[in-house]
Amino acid sequence: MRPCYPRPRNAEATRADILNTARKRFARDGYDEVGLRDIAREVGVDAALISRYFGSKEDLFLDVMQNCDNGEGFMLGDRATWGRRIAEQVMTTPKPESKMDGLLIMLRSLGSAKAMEIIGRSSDERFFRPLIEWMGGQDAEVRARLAASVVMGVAMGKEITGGLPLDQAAKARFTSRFARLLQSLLDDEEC
Amino acid sequence: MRPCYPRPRNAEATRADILNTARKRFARDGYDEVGLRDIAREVGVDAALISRYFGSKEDLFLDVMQNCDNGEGFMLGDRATWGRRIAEQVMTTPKPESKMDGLLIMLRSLGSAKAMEIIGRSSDERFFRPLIEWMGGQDAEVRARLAASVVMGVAMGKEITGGLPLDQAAKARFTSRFARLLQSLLDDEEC
DNA sequence: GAAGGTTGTCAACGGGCGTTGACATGCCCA
DNA sequence: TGGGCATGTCAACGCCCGTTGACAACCTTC
Repeated sequence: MRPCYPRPRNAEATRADILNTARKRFARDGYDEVGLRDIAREVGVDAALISRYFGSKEDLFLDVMQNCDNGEGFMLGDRATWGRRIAEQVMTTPKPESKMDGLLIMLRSLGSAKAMEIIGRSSDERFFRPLIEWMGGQDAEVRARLAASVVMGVAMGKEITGGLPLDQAAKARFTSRFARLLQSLLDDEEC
Repeated sequence: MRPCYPRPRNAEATRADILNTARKRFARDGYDEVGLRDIAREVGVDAALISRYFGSKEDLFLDVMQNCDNGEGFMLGDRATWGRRIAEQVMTTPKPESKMDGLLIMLRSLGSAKAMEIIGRSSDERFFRPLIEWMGGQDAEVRARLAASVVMGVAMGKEITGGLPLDQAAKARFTSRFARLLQSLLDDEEC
């Protein structure tokens, strides 16, 4: 995992390495379950360096949250196929380097009070508000928050059951219905 | 909080006290963030006693999960108003002694690998399977899992944003649409 | 009223955590 | 070539955790 001895002396690159690794680990294991020593080992660096570069673990987490994809990709492409695109993305999310890190980190850090405080702040401005604006129409806020809830819920369900215990065909039907549900939240503005 | 000195010597009652307090704390703070000493202090007992009564923290957690409401209440009452009932219950969930502890514990323990392993096991048999059976009809499993996802998602959304930043009226519309969505998953069996 | 099991407390353990200050090492510039 | 800053390591600190074994207090039973 660490082929290069000694580590090249390049503060900027090292900082970036730490940030990327931290993002990956927070997405995989959640705030509480990842230690600075874990991240440091994976980067190939001493844990003390992280504290020095980022101040504290909380500051590192904040930095990660601000530099990761918070779902901006949700707001690209054809509106007519939006539901299906999102549904498929959520259902397939392979490993935590896809464009869903923000969602995964939230999911797995729900238990940590300190992490939640940070998440609550950054998710609103960087995820909810843009989504609301993008959806538009009547009651955009209600529809957007409900859509976001549905997405998070499905992701969480996968989490809990270990990837949804459904056979191939059922999973396809699940995805379809999931997609239909999202699309109706985008299109159907009434009530 | 602990008015009675010394604690009455009653193993059964003490055990029950520990179990109840643990349930409450796990629901409020999640597996990782609650220490045995926290629970013990609240019960008015020494932490060592918990280890002796339940073996380990994991065993205690398992015991809690098996003795708490995992959403059985979801499957009572008139099917025609099911969506609204659930939606309102989720939206109002006041404090963690309501009948939603199972859900709250799941939510807040998502970050802990050890807790998740236990949750995954017990939630399937005690929540998903009964719900699937109760919903019935075509593709019951797909619809049930999607409904459960939606419920969890909304609960999680409340969690993240600190209780949904919507005004009274918007919250009512959110609840309505949420209810409608659930009801359609119960009634509309196609696809 | 003493014996013995039950119930609970206490102190300590080993280990992991985030963080800190002192120290080593490489690099650049005068 | 040598001083000084940038980069990274190391050892240690204090804290909290779950868990353990020895001990104290109480209750029951003979």
